[in-house]
Amino acid sequence: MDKRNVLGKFKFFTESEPSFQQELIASCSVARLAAGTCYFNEGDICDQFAIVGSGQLRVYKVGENGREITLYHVHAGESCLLNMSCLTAGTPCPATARAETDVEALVFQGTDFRRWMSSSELLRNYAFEMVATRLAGVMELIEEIAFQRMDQRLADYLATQFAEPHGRERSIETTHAQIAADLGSAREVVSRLLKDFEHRGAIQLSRGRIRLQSERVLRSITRD
Amino acid sequence: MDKRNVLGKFKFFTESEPSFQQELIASCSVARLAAGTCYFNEGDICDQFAIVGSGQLRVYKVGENGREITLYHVHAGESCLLNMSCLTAGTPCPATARAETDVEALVFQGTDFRRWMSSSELLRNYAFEMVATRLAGVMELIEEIAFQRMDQRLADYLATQFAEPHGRERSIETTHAQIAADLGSAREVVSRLLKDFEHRGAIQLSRGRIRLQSERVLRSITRD
DNA sequence: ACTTTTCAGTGACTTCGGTCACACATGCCG
DNA sequence: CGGCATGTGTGACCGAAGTCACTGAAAAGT
Repeated sequence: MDKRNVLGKFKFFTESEPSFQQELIASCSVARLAAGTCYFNEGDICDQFAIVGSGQLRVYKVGENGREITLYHVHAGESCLLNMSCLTAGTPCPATARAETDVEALVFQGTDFRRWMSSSELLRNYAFEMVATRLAGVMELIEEIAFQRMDQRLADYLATQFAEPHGRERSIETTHAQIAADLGSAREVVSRLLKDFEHRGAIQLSRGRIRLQSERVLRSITRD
Repeated sequence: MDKRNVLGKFKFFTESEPSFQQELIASCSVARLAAGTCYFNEGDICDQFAIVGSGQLRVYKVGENGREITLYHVHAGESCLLNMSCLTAGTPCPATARAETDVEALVFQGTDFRRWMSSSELLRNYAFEMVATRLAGVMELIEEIAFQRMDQRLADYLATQFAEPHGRERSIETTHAQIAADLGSAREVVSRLLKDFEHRGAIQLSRGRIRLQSERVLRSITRD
């Protein structure tokens, strides 16, 4: 993997002085995480900052009962809000991050990152933009879990998944248990609702995959 | 209200060069918000940054049904995460903020604030620390609403309130409806649970006020 | 071709919590 | 004093969604 390819996805790199670009390239190292590996645990103190080159991370909370809820995903070309926040403030991470697929990432040392945050306006802007974007997502999430019913949330979830690039095929590969963990619910609940959606003709189910049948019907569930 | 008194509560001010202190003082204006006044609405674009000198703001989300849930409060000597984030990134606010009591605040122009974020390491550190703290709170909130029962959440809520300085009297002044809005629940639910707590001897209820009877009993509810 | 995992489907049951519809109680204010 | 607004107490009810306990299917491993 070429470092430049990865960094090239970030404005704070592409628009920087060549000298700073050199420094960035020289200071980072390539890390590989196998699917399922933990990137950081709740309570950890981070001393590295990572940007994802390929694959994706899932950042989530675990309840005592063992149920999980996904806060957000970090895709290729993105970085993690909590990672950044904990690193700059030196506070423990309030959640857990784990590789969902095999992940390649570029890793910077905390001291470097903090120094650059002082020196590079571009990096700062990137950071603040990221904070704002993720934050909005997290606020949205709160509203959803506080006020929306599972069927709506599930329908929204599916709509989002189908809209994503890899979902172009109008079909997504995941298990009901996965979805339940994303939504913070139980597998059986998700299974039941999905079956219901299928009966209504919105989707078509098979083991490990959900195919979109009718976007119209799915959307009609979203705003019942 | 003396600007210096308010700014004196912030490290980014007290530890700054006198010249920067002068600039801060000169550039801010004093704003007063009557209780109930809106500071910003969901969707607004902020172009000011405020720090609270006295009173408190409540930042919350509203669901379509009209129910509300509090994300966090901004007390005297604090500032608002969303305000800062939207301002620096220029994104619309993902929630609403309203004065709970009469509020006095110092207000800075967005352009000034952004400039200082570049020039002052201290201000940046303050900002990042604030992000980290609030973020941890918000993540905590997500875990709570996703996985905890109302009785636990309510008990936690009370415990926190009683622990606060003005709660030293072991008594808090608020209505059941207020609490319901904080927790994102319905008034009747809160009333029922409170009555139950009273029967168990944890608290004592009267109109507009809740007195702490036994911290031990209250804590025992927290970890049932 | 087997066994073993991993997924999915489903009925029965329970419970939390939201909603409705009230009855009071408290206190302020004209 | 007699309202009127605001807060509280409660019973009845209902539905969403979590849990338990299974049965089968589909893959994967050997």
